Amino acid sequence: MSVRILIVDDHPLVLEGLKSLLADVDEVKVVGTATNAIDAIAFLKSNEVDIAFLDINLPDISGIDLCKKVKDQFPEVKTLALSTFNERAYVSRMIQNGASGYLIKSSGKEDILEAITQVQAGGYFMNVQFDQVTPAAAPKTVPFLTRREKEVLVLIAEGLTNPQIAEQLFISVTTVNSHRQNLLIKFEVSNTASLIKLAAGLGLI
Amino acid sequence: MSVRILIVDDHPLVLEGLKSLLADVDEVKVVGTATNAIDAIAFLKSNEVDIAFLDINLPDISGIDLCKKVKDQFPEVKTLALSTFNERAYVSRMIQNGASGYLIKSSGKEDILEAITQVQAGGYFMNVQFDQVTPAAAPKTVPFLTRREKEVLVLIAEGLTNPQIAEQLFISVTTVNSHRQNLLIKFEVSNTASLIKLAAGLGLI
DNA sequence: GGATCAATCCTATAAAAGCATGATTTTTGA
DNA sequence: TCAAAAATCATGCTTTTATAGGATTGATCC
Repeated sequence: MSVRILIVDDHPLVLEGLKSLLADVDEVKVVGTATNAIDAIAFLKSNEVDIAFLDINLPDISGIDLCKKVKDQFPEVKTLALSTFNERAYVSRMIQNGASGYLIKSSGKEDILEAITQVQAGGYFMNVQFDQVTPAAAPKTVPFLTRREKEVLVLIAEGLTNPQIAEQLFISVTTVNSHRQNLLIKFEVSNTASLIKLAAGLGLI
Repeated sequence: MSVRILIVDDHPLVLEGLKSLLADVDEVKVVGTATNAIDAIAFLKSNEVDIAFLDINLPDISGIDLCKKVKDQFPEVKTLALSTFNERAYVSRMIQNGASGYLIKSSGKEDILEAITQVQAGGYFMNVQFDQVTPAAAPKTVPFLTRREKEVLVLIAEGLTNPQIAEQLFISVTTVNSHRQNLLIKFEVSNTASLIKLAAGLGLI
């Protein structure tokens, strides 16, 4: 029996690319695709899937959160993270959330098949080389940010001041300030400059 | 006659995806693919191509530089930049280097065909929505910075305050502040957050 | 030698951000 | 359903930035 694959990625190119690459492989069958988390979950409810390829960046929720949801609701489904980047922080968070592996999108056909084989056999696969010389400044992991904190972070990066952010989000300035202080604490920095530099380096803004 | 396409991208998935998406379109023919700039140039030397899709991120040289080379050596070839991101800075640099358009990889089939049609007709295509509410920010090019301004910029990004920078550089706080204000003016921003975000985006820090 | 520009310094004010501390309500997950 | 976490708001104070308006010294380039 062939391995049943679900691909979740909002890039049509990637969907098509994977399908195309896997089309002529007998042992593998792409049984479904989804471009967002909602559709992915819905598909899993009514279909049997062995391995789900999850893009890290999805329109509704992050692949990291989706991974957690999938493992919670469908523990028998194995998950494989897909990303354009070599992001050490993402890798560890996906693994923490139960992923069986991590595949960068620049992987070749061999890598992809190898990953499927490994994961299907219950093992792990990871072809990430951490080539970028990660400077000492970067924290080990991306701090966990709440929804509101992410929103505030983005607005700070856009150059809005606390009063402007407060107006935008319909909350008080002191609340904005609270979120801001929490961001500083979570990133372990002491001012906006370092915060934005780190966040930018992690691709958060 | 169909439009002859060359795709240059180091992601096999994207190559396959584009080929697959364009396979059943009569007006378009993917005549070649390359995963690096050298191969791309070599291919152009011995083949006729109407439009070259260029990935922004290539292993050897950047798509931006490749775009320039292609336009220099093969002015009749139209180029279309491909990127995962909505990066305003990249867009303008590609256009400056002669690109006829810019396509984000999350584009659907319709967008891609529309781009090909537009570009082949001699027009421009750009499906980048600068969805982030980027107010007046983002200068077209990297502003010219003096030696001292660069030093100060780096120290700001490291999280030092004006007094700390002054101490580090053996100058007065007011001087540091002057440089800082000049940085804000040159980057056309109004606070540190935007400054660092832009500088990070341009690879300055 | 005059113009330009970088780099240096100054005063002064207003605005924003950082820091501490604490509290209430809502949401969420086990 | 109960506890934890998130989101909300507040007060008071200090430090840092932002803005405006200069001024002086060198170096560099025609």
